[in-house]
Amino acid sequence: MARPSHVRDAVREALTDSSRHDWAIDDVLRELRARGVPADFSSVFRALAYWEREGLVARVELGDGKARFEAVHGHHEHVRCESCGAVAAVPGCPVETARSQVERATGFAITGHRLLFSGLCGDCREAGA
Amino acid sequence: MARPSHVRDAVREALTDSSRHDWAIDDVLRELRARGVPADFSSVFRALAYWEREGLVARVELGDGKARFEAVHGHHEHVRCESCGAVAAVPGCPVETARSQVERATGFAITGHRLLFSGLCGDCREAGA
DNA sequence: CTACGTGCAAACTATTTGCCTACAA
DNA sequence: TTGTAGGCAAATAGTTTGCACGTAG
Repeated sequence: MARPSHVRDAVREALTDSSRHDWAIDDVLRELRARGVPADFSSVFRALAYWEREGLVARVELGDGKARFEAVHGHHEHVRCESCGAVAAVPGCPVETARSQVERATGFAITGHRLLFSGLCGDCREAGA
Repeated sequence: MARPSHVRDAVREALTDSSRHDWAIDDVLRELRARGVPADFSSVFRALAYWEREGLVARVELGDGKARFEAVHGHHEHVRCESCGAVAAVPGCPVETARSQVERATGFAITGHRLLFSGLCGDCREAGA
């Protein structure tokens, strides 16, 4: 059986308690420390890899060269603000319907996709960024 | 005026001559050498950055932690084979129509997107990969 | 003479791994 | 005692930058 694992547990809780979609490893580390759970970067890294394997955490590609994670909640895409970097979820999936068309056009058997919108969030638009 | 720049020129030609959508910096470097144009990694890096700025080369996000590039030809999405890594273009864009819906749902002003399909290419399916 | 392209090597950034210790089963 | 979590530090991987040199304009 698994032994008590405060780092793993705290990592999962941190991600699950929040609706953030762009947890970088550093962010998780800082959050743990804020919660009074001292941990090492590599332990957080391994915990995230662990939960990803377990299917409770998903890797999010933001194209900024950093590994980013979120708690798994169901399929959704992301929007990222070009100005402040805020990330939000896009409910539903505009791509599902395109699948068979893509398969016909390319000859690939499609098994998944990753879609990231970019734009300006409400705040940044008001700020005239 | 610009001075003769054999590296830049060769980089642009290499990308333009091919229909590859997943040129990593190393790949470009090897191609240049194969063409008898000796060059340094950093020069290729700078040449790619240059053409990206000029709008003739686009960065392609494959989520494999490497910077990848292609010649700009017009808007299209990509499919990547999970097995062999082959990358092909998906003509058209299944996402355009989703834009206003996403804006309504998130409050972001959408300015762009990045879509990557994954699946198995014809060859890998036959090979039973 | 001056600006720019290039090579070489070093600096960075972020991730990944090795090894050692401690503790729960 | 045995396996595993976790800390620490070193190794990787890939990109980016600093500097010096040569040459076209």
